Amino acid sequence: VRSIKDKPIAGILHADLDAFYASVEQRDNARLAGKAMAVGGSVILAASYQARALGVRTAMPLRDALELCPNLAVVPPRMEAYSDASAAVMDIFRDTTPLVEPISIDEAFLDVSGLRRLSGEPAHIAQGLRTRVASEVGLALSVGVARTKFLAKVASGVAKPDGQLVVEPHLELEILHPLPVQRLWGVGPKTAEKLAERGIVSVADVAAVGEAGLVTMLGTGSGRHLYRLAHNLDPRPVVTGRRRSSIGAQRALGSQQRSFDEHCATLLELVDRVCGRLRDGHRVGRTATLRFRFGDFSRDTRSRTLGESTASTSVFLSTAQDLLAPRRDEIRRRQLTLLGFTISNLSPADAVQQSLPFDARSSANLDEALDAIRTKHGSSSIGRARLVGRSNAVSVPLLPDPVLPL
DNA sequence: TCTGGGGTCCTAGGACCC
DNA sequence: TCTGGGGTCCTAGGACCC
Repeated sequence: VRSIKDKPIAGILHADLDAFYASVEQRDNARLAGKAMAVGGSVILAASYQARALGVRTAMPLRDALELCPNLAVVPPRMEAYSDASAAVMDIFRDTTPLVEPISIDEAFLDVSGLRRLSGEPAHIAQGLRTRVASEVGLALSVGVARTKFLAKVASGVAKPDGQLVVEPHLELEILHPLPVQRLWGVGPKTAEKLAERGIVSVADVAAVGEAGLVTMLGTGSGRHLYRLAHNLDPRPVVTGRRRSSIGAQRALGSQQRSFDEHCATLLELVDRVCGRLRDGHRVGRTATLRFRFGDFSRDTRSRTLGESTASTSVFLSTAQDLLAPRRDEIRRRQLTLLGFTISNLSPADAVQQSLPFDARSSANLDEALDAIRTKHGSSSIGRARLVGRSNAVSVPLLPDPVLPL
């Protein structure tokens, strides 16, 4: 970990696509361009700037949004179009510097502090990124530049829409301290409320409290974290090559009463979708988590860790069913309104060597033996199998799990 | 405000191991 | 007899982010 002292110059970029989902839709559909529009269903996922001007916000129920803006055009999400656009933008980032850390589908940190001789000042690089993203992908990008990740993110927020802002090192505290506490990473409604009870509403207020005081109020983890951010101590480097650590899917069920069998069918869909994504990414996982939300909006989770990693739909399905079954009565009583399934504890599929019980002596050759193994174990296997002969051994990939028939 | 669909990180207790 | 000190893993829950 490098300290801030080693980096006297603002060289971290936070690049953030503006109103991402909505902008992709406006780009692809001339009738939506320049209009108050949003992406979503019963809830707004993203709103164009024209809609935001009328008060439409992310996570707002559609009904409320239409009240504010009766002419609001609403289109359903097209996740694939967004991932494609995101990938194209991230490619432009990586073409600029190898030090790219994507943090969500529409945001990334870039470290360009070592590129001064090669590519010029960070502000110049930021301008170049914005021009390329506009011309090659057709989207508006805002960029913040600072010495630290946190300030770079604050700066990109201030620069929006379609702008850029460099935080010069001598102006850091001037920008930081007047901000409301909610702007600090990790401060949500609960923490903001706890702080407000003690009269702490701005970052300057937080900075005025000692570290010990913050730790007493919020616990060791968040207390220290907030203390550091408020004093502009954020030595986190830009990290490349991070991989997702969990993959999940969930389904809101509305207020309609459903049978247990219907819940089982939903669960199968979720498990199969998640396992399919796992296999597509050549990963395997070991921990299954079921997430419940009930009519009174309380939440609950149940998880189980398997003895070995897999991406098999059938293995995870039976695990998930084991977690669901004991709650059958409770689910009816408390009115299940959301069901989620997540796999964590992930590792690369190639790292898994399974030992499968099989006697290949009756097979004439390798292909035949493999076919037989896949027939016998294919529905629950991913990774590689190692076949040991008299004088040599081969390691072969196993087939991914087929989609289970309903 | 009656609420979508993806994620991350932290905490804390208990089981278990040496 | 009622008890050290260190560690890992698992489960459940909470808060937060986009």
